[in-house]
Amino acid sequence: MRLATWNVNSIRARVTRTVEFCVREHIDVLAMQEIKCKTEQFPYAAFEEAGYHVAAHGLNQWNGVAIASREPIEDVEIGFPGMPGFEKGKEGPDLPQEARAIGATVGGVRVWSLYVPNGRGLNDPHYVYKLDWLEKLRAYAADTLAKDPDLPLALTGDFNIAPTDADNGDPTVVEGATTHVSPPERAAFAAFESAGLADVVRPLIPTGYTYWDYKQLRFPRNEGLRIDFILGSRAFADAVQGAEIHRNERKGEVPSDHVPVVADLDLADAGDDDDLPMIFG
DNA sequence: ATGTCGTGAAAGTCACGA
Repeated sequence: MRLATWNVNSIRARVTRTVEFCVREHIDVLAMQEIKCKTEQFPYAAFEEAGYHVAAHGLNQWNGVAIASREPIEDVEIGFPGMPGFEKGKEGPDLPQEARAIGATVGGVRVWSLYVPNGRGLNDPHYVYKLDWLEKLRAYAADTLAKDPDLPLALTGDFNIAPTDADNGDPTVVEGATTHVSPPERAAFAAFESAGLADVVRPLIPTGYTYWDYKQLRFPRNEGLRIDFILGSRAFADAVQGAEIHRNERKGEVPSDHVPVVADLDLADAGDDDDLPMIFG
């Protein structure tokens, strides 16, 4: 299975480019973020003509997530159990949820397409929301794996965190001043490892960014961030055979500001490869 | 110039989010 995650920054603006990528790269499963449309506005036909099923979730022009798959999509879940909501000026447990998470089972793998809240600023209510959202996601993943330790589970998407200093090449992103690099955000990201989920791409692609701001020549200057990830459970990570970050997708006509991140899996061969770095020691 | 995008609502430009 070839699994990819891509923040497409509007699927309607980039549907041709997105489908062409999937076909050219033989992608079996694509997790999309920021589709920026309602569920019913998703351009299903273009994916179906290329042989993909689609499960999408969008409430308005903001956020929105989807999963496209060559194999049938089963057990679609909108939002994860315990996912916090957000409403300006309000606090509490029952705020309306945003369209930031969709889960589905494809070929025996439980895949989540996740768009973690941006945070906006260190003193913004969205920052607290982001940290809470991440903690609830970690708790959900830990609970899921406690019940089913051998589940091939993948948390994929735009985490809006650059986990290490090497993942931050943007001079305007500064610890102590902006989101994405603060110690609490990095701790929230690291906590997924304790929950049994590892970044399956980094051992194979140790450096490189996945996002470059549209402004101020960030891409030509290569001043990007690595914020898009595929985190896998042990059963998932053991099946990983290769990984790619498709930097070239930031080039050309109307690119997204993010590029696809790909993991190649051999699920039949899980736990039987000696040639790759051990993700779980 | 916070210098670029995408969206919706109102409108032939603006507010918002990233």
